[in-house]
Amino acid sequence: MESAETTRTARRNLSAAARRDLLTQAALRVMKRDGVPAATTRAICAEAGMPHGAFHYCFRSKRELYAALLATDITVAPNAARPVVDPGAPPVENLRVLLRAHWETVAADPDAQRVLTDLTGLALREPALSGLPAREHRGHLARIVAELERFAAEARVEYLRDTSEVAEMVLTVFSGTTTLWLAHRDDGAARETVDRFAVLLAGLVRPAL
Amino acid sequence: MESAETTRTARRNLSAAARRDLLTQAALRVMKRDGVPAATTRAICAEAGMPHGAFHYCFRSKRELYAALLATDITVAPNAARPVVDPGAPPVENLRVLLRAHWETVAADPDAQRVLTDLTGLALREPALSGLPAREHRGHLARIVAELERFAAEARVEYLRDTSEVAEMVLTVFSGTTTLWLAHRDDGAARETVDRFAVLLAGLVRPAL
DNA sequence: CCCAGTCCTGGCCAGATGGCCAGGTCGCTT
DNA sequence: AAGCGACCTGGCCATCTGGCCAGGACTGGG
Repeated sequence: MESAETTRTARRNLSAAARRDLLTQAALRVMKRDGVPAATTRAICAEAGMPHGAFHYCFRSKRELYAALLATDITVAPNAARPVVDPGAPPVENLRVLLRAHWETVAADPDAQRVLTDLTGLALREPALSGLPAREHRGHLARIVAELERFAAEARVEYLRDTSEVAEMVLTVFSGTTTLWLAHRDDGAARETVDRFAVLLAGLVRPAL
Repeated sequence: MESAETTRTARRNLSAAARRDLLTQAALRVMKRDGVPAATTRAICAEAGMPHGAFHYCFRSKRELYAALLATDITVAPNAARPVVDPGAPPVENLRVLLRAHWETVAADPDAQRVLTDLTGLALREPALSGLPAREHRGHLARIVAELERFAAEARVEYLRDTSEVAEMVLTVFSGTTTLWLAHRDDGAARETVDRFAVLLAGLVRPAL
């Protein structure tokens, strides 16, 4: 049991900040496993191996926990999965590989997507947190833009539209595919959809001069 | 006050089924206005102008209310907004008009989308309801397929791919756009995204022989 | 050794929630 | 009128929630 080990290791002599961190991570684990509504202060503390009292020693309120959670990147971005680009291959194929790779990292942790969605909805009702989802959105967009530009350089292509426009479209495709996937849970269909959009989006690419 | 009027009108002599219906509608109203978590049995009954006891007279449990809610179409489909198709105009433009019209009906009631999203997530955790989101998805798909076929006939075009494939892509675009819109709340950006995809999807269309 | 400051905890609280039920009311048949 | 079955209700309950706090435990500096 990792939690038990963690408990024993970190039981005492922890700074309040460190505990805050532990609790934040524990909250995310509970939310992924049992859903956002199940992440009560008690459940979170139990997951972190702390007594209930510890929660309000580290956080003024539960809202503060939500804020801390949305401030961290919930969706881990394993950029390690950099797809290999072959300048000789047609752009369509390269784009397909790129989108597929990105999709795999998204689909690898669908529960994180669910949590992010729920948390976003929750934050939108809380005036103090209502700005965070937009921030998260811009972050994703920036990451995709960077990836698209790297791709363009390596595959020796350029985009017919502004890169940010293409990125917005890519994000839209991923968001939509994720939503639908959560409903039907059909991995194959999701992959096919991504592939089809790759073909379509290839229309926005041409060999660099 | 409409609720008071409703109350007075429908106060007594109602069949259990009618009350079920009233409560279901009231629940949807509360969820749209205050969020799904705020839709407690008490809040729902208050919205419907009924005493709390009425709830468990009509529903065995709250889960049954969720089921009833997901069984009905949450997203009202005002098919009245049939866009005018001009066979003379280029398919791209016709497709753009079609998607825009559809998008407007979606974006007209964003709270319904939020509720649907949250409810879907909730249902996925409940084994008894886990099938409903997929059902909902198939329903949407079917509606889009029908619309696409009508469009093809009126605009005298045909699709290069299976209509269901095109529909899945359209649904993906709408889902994604909705999700992103919920985060950034930028009407213009959403519309532009839809327009851009219309151009892209026009690549899957050719004049009918 | 002591002391001050931080860390830490179990227990308590008020409020809300889903669910249940004894008993009242109403309209319809006989 | 009498009864009967469906309709309806207010109040009660166990449980759980976020939040609070008095006081114990530990550590490092003097």
